[in-house]
Amino acid sequence: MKKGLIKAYGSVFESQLINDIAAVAVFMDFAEGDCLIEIGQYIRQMPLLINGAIKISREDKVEGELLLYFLEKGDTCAMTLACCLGDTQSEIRAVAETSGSVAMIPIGKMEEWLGRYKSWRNFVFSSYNKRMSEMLIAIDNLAFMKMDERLLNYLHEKSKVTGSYVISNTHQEIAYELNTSRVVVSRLLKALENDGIVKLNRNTIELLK
Amino acid sequence: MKKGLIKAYGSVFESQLINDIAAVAVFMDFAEGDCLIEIGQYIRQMPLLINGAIKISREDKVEGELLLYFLEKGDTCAMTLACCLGDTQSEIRAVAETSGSVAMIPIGKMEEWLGRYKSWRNFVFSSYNKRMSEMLIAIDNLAFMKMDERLLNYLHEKSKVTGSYVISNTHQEIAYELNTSRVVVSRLLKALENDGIVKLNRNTIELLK
DNA sequence: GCCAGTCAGTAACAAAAGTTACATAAAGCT
DNA sequence: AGCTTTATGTAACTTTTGTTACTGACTGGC
Repeated sequence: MKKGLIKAYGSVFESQLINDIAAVAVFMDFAEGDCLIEIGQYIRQMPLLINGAIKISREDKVEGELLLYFLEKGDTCAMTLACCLGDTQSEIRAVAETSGSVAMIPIGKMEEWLGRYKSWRNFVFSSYNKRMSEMLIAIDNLAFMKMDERLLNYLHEKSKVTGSYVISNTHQEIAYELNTSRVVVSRLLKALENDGIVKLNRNTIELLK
Repeated sequence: MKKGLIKAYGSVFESQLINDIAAVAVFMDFAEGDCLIEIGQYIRQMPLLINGAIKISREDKVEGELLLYFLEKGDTCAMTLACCLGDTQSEIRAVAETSGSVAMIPIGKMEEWLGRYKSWRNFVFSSYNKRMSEMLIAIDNLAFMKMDERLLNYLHEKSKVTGSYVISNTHQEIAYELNTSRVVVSRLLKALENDGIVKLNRNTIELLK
């Protein structure tokens, strides 16, 4: 347990803080596809991601969905911070993209450490900043890019997060995450294949360059 | 000077902190249209908005622009916080929507207060949270709404910020902020007028309901 | 092997948004 | 008044995206 903590956070936190974390944290494993946070849920603990990847997405009132960004090792969810500190409901959904594990910190401790450890403060703020930047990127994608570019970005992101050039998703799943329709995704993917950028198979898409 | 500070922030900060702020803050007036922060600029001071409204927008590499949200009395710019604390360049542009004034806080002080005042910590975090929510709203607008809805939202936002049902903008200006073209804005506005929702005049748009 | 369910390809069409081009109207200037 | 600039209206057309409908191909269970 503590080993993973050190591996993921040893370079950001002083050892005293690592000890404090290890003392109070509840470690939790999750499997691919697990829904970790649902929209509207109250959050009373702050998760530190030890390993694995988590997908953060937003939902429309009606039925649309949109991928915002991925969390990886060493990340925490700033949205969760927001909920913890503000005691409000979650505005996003978190689903495990791969299996992995988190350390859950009681909210009282996280506030206490804000006063005590500068490294903790820095971590919390840099998390916010990182998330803010990712949201800006999401906004740029939506505002300034067409669907074909968004799709290609999506494939690259996915490839980075899973560590593989082979993306194991159906066109329908991709369509959900980009908030478009399956037919559009198929169409654009076919165009990418014709351009020699991807190779399509049933259930998988291989990034060629 | 201090009066405005108390009026805008008296209910959030204890009087000791207000005094500290008054002691070190540099007060600054700005006029409508002033560009307060440009993209890429480094920021060494944290602005507390005393009164007026500030428009925060994002720019594409090529030539697009997009309104993100407005700041009003009692707000600070979380993006600025991010820049100060992370010592990075601004990712957004801030332009005065109305005339107004700000108190500029040296970055050293703002960090010092983070350790000392809980009310300051709460303020900083709730600013982040507020901004995060506004970004989510911006994302929802882009991802889930069509241009006619976005336009109507824009008009309502603008009306709220300026405190008037008459919006003094040309169609071209609106097109910039929504990252679309003037013709599209004119077309949609005309449709809104036909539906009895607005009244169009040269340089102004009147919201009827 | 047969069947049901899932996945992808494609055509044909509709809607939304973007583009080009031009006309007219208002405002400002001399 | 006459001229120029700016703002808006509108038509015609293109591109992008979304929708519906149908096809065949693959997969897993029996």
